[in-house]
Amino acid sequence: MDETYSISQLAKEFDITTRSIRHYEDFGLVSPSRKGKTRIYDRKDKIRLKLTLRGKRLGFPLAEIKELLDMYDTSNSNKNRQLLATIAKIEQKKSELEQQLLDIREIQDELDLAEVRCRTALEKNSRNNRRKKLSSEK
Amino acid sequence: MDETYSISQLAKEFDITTRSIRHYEDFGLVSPSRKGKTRIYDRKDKIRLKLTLRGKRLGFPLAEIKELLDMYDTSNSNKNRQLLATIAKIEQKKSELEQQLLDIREIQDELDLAEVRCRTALEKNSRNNRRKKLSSEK
DNA sequence: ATTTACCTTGACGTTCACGTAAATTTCATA
DNA sequence: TATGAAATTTACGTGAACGTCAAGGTAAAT
Repeated sequence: MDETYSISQLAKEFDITTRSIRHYEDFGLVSPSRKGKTRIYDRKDKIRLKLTLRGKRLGFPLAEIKELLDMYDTSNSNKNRQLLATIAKIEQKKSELEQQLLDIREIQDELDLAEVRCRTALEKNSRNNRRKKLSSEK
Repeated sequence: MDETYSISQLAKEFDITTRSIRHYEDFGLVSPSRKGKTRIYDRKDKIRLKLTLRGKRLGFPLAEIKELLDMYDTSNSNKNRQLLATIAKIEQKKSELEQQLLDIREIQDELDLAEVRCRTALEKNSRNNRRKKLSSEK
């Protein structure tokens, strides 16, 4: 009794719309089997959906996410030329991710600074307010 | 003689189009001064442009990038309620970035695995090829 | 048998982030 | 001052990623 899911179950679980899931199917990101016309998703589909959303959070277009999924897929029984091309793509993705890592670290640093500035301004304000309050309370 | 730049200089330097830069201006991401009708960009504009592109690489929409820029901006001389709201936003961004970091690490791991699988398949193929070649060379 | 709830396939609409073309205008320089 | 390169505004076009009807099919529950 292998785990299967309806489209709306997955939609709910991942907090996306069924429309999105069908859209991903148009791109070959998931390919559920059918019972009649109704889509039946299994564990593998669910994993691919999870990976799809992960790619999305990083701003990858769906077409690139498909490339990533295909790389990740063991069923990549292709010939040497294909394999070399695939490795090149993987290297490419990896360096893009490296860049994103750097970007994130720098933004984090800046946000940390921004937060400190905010908190400093807050404290200054509340000191001023205490002073004003005291002087008006005489 | 403070450094200034024309729109096309910046476009060339960051490898984007002038159209994009003007588009960013529509969103308040940069706000160059004018000499007549011609835009003049200074060091601050250049920094904001750089930060904009960094945000873009991470898939942030321009509207959110503006929020980030405003947070980063010292000129945020706002009152307590505003400051608290800003800090909340910063915390929000920071946790989004944390999530992105996790996503990136996981994708990197998977790409590493994918690459190993590819290289393994490659080696297997070339062993097969050597074998075939030998047997056909008799 | 009918309601209820979910599923299906079109197909047009929308937002975002620009592209692109057209028709000036501005500006350095010869 | 003329001229050619670069800048301007206006405005319509585009691809991606869905949203949003519309018009029904299917299946279990009442």
